[in-house]
Amino acid sequence: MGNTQLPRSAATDLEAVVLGVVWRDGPCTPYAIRQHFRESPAPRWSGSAGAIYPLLKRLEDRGWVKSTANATGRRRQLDYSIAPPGKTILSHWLATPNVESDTALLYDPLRARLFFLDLLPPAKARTFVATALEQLHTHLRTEEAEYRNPRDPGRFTHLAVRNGILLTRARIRWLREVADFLDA
Amino acid sequence: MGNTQLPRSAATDLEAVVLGVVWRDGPCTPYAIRQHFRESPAPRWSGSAGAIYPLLKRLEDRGWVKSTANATGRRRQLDYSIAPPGKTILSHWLATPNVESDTALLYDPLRARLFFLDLLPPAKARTFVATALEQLHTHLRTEEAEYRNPRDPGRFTHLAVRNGILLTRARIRWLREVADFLDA
DNA sequence: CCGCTCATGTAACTGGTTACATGATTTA
DNA sequence: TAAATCATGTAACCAGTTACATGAGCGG
Repeated sequence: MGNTQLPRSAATDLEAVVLGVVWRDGPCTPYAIRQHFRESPAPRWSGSAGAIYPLLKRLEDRGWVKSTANATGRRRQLDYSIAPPGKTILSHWLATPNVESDTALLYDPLRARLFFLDLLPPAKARTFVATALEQLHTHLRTEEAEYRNPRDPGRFTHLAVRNGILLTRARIRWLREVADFLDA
Repeated sequence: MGNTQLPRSAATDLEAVVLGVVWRDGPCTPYAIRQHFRESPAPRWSGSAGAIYPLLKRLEDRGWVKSTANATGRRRQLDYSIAPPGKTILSHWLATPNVESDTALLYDPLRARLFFLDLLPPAKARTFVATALEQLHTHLRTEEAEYRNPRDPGRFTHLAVRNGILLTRARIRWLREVADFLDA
């Protein structure tokens, strides 16, 4: 009986990504992990304290990470590092993109809006598209700069940035088609 | 005092999309709206009953939609249609993609996995990429078929499908670069 | 020593989900 | 008439969020 922690064998996406960061960046504090999400250009997770701190405790309860005290001053501080079972879990998460949802169509909020564009007067619809195009161009410039001059020296960083560039270009090209359609 | 419904002036994305469907597809039942999400290729929302039914009540409480009884048999049934304030809200939601999150970098679960690909033995990493590529190609074929022969006759349907095609092509191109990198 | 940022942590809320319960309608 | 499906609805849960509380360290 009792509410003993069941040995979960799968992780949510956020759990897996945190596990991956702990694995890659060696022993690190929760705060450093939060920074990872804060600096990320994709707003999928905010890295809020309310998510990260309890999550790390959960991972430790499951034996996927271990914590070591690291008091460089008077401040309490924990360094988390990955434990062998954590590596197994992470590998498993990595090697199973077979679940359809990973390759399913990405959610594009601009596409979600498109369906109802008829509700707007034509001029406003065009403004909508023009504004979005402008913002996407700004993002693209940022990403291209990051590609030429990457901050993070990770082995896959440039490919990750490349993903952003290609996706953004696709959206720009699409929005141009939308603009052409509205003009016709 | 009391818990009078505050007249909200903004909608969540799901609320807005439901509102849009009600606007576009005329008076319709909650079930029809759920079908809309079930048939959608993007898994952003499941259209679960627990989401849709309470949501529609909420929208009616706010005066954005109105319901009319539509008993074609013994079964209780409500048809929802959009109310003038709902149109206003929907227009407002449409015309403000200025919020950065709409043009922010899309979340790609494949990119999220990429960062930790070093954890896998090279052969497994290649399998990962190959499997994902295969699935994306399947999706692309489906989308291209839908583009040539659309089921939904909406004015923007083909552009929506086009969005999916361009995004999927971008991901395929990217995964090919990943494969090349792994082979090098 | 005052105020700002760093860092850890918790409480309350939110926007969904899955699973279930119920009954009407259709089909074999 | 039994089984399957259509359709409505609720309850319990869940993975996040925002907002807040606390205190260390550090610069003026």
